[in-house]
Amino acid sequence: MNLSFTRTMRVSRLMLVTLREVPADAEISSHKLLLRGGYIRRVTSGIYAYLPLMWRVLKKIIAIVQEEMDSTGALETLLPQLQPSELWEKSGRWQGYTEGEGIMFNLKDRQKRRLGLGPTHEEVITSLAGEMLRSYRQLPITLYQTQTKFRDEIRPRFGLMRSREFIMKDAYSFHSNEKSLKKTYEVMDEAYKRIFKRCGLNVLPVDADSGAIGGVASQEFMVTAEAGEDLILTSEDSSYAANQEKAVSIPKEAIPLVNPRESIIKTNFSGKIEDLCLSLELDPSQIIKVILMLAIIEEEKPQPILISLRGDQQLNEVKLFNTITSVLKTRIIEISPITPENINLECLPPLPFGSIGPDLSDEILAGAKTWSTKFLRVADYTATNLESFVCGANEIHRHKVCANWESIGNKPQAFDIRKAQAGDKCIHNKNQKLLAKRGIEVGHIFQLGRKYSEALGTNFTNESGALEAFWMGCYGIGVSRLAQAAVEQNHDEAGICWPSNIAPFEAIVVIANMKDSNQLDLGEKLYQVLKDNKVDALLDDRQERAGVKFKDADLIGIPIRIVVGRDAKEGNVEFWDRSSRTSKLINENSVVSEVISVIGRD
RNA sequence: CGGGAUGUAGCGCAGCUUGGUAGCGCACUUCGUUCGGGACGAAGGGGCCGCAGGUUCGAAUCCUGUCAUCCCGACCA
Repeated sequence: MNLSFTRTMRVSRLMLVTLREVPADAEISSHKLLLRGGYIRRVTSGIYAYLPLMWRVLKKIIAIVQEEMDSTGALETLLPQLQPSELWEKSGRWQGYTEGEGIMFNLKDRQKRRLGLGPTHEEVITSLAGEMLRSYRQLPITLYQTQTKFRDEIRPRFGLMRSREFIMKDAYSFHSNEKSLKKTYEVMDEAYKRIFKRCGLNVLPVDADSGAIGGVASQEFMVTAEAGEDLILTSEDSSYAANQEKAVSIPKEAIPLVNPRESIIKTNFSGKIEDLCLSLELDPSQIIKVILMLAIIEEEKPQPILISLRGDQQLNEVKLFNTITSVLKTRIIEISPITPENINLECLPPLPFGSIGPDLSDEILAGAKTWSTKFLRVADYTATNLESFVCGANEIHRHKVCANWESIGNKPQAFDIRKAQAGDKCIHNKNQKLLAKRGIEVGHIFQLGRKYSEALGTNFTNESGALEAFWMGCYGIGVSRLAQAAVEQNHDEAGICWPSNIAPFEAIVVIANMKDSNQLDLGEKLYQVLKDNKVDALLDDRQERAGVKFKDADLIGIPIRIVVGRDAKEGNVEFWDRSSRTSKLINENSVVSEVISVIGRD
């Protein structure tokens, strides 16, 4: 990748094609602006061409990332995009990544060998490290690359935000012990904060689930923006921040149930908790709701799961997935709701959906064709902590009032599988409440531990001469996503307002009237002076009316605009700051110093 | 994959209900006027109406199939 820059460019030669109208398939501001500004073009679903302006932005981001990675002592490499299935079979991820909702593009070569188009590089790097790194003396090592990644997203959208082909910086560290891993993790955390700061982004680090990658600790870096796909919960004092997938909180107190007698009552239940509450004058926290899910497990029968939740709580499917994985100690491909349709396909009797209780008998699974015939029963703590509750009676339109766990059989095993909600009290401080924000994930750092090194059988010789699996960390930054997130966070009605460190050009000289020789000469002169002073400058030398040039400059978001216009004769020009939309008249002699003082140099 | 929608010029859209030789705005080309916030006038160029079948004397329009794209959910840098 050639990271050298042409410092200057004439707009007449830039292939600048801006759109006045918004393409119909763009939804969020950043996507619209990148299309309108001539930064990107869609080639097919989730796949974009980075046009010259965009490529300059990406190269600037990549350069910042490289500088900061290099400063931590990480080594840059470039790994293959085509990867053999064997490596992924060894790590146990081939099936999960290619079948079901798997996201790895995969193909067969002419020898009928299976290959995958890399969505990530843990397998390749770990096996390489196993070959290269034989002794603890060589450790720790961090390797990184900036690469195009491929993920066959279930639903590509929002331009570069969720695309099927994207640029990512990924780094992997190898250690002889956990302490060294934790140290590098901290170093990366700091480097990431510097990277995002230099890119001019407001980024919030949050606790995260480590998801498909696996591992112990992980942290995501979120660009806060309304258009973000993730829900983030933070405490009011900002001392706690987590992705909702991971967030923990103190649930609201349940309202005790007063009716003393246990009985079964007839309910005309629509299936909604609110309706049940209305008709029985209950609070949702007095109800136990039951959700049936099915876990598809690698090389085993699908496992039905019966989940009990307090009526006012929501199931956190990520926590559920992790819980079920640890309970069953197997690899789960996916967990999805049990529906009347798949009950039917299993040749099972219809279930009383809406009136299912935690004590639904395993007998109903007896005739299952392919499923396991016993429920795995789990509950959230909020459910098992209830003394007395209302729940389904396992018969249509029948509910049990004032049931308790003893009367309906034993308590299921309890876990934290509920969603923390905005408004909940924080664990670290009961006086703090959780606030909800939306965020775009631009970076993610993980302490992987020994998951991949053990799976792939890669090890080194430790101080005592014994073989040991590496401790590993991995660290990603979505470079192309970051560029778009920067736009999402820095724009106005008129267009993009690039942070100057990642703007395609730092300044644009606009000649208001190309037919005025004073303006033309001064414009050319200032352009040359900026170039000589190592400013990335554009010269708008098009035979267009001034208004068109101003609109375009605002749209493409160049941080500083120098307008050479009617005051050119006197050697005065307009200095316009894009983000504040303010201008002042300055003399040609102070242009360079003004520009440099605004863009800064780091 | 489930639910909803749309495919007509580079972009944004109308036309389809009620079949009759394809239209508007922007963009593009030429000329003239204009010239500091997406100018005006005149003249042009550009389309197998997503694709394939069918109905019909005749299909952008009706029918069937198919492909693609977008929106809502699961996925993630």
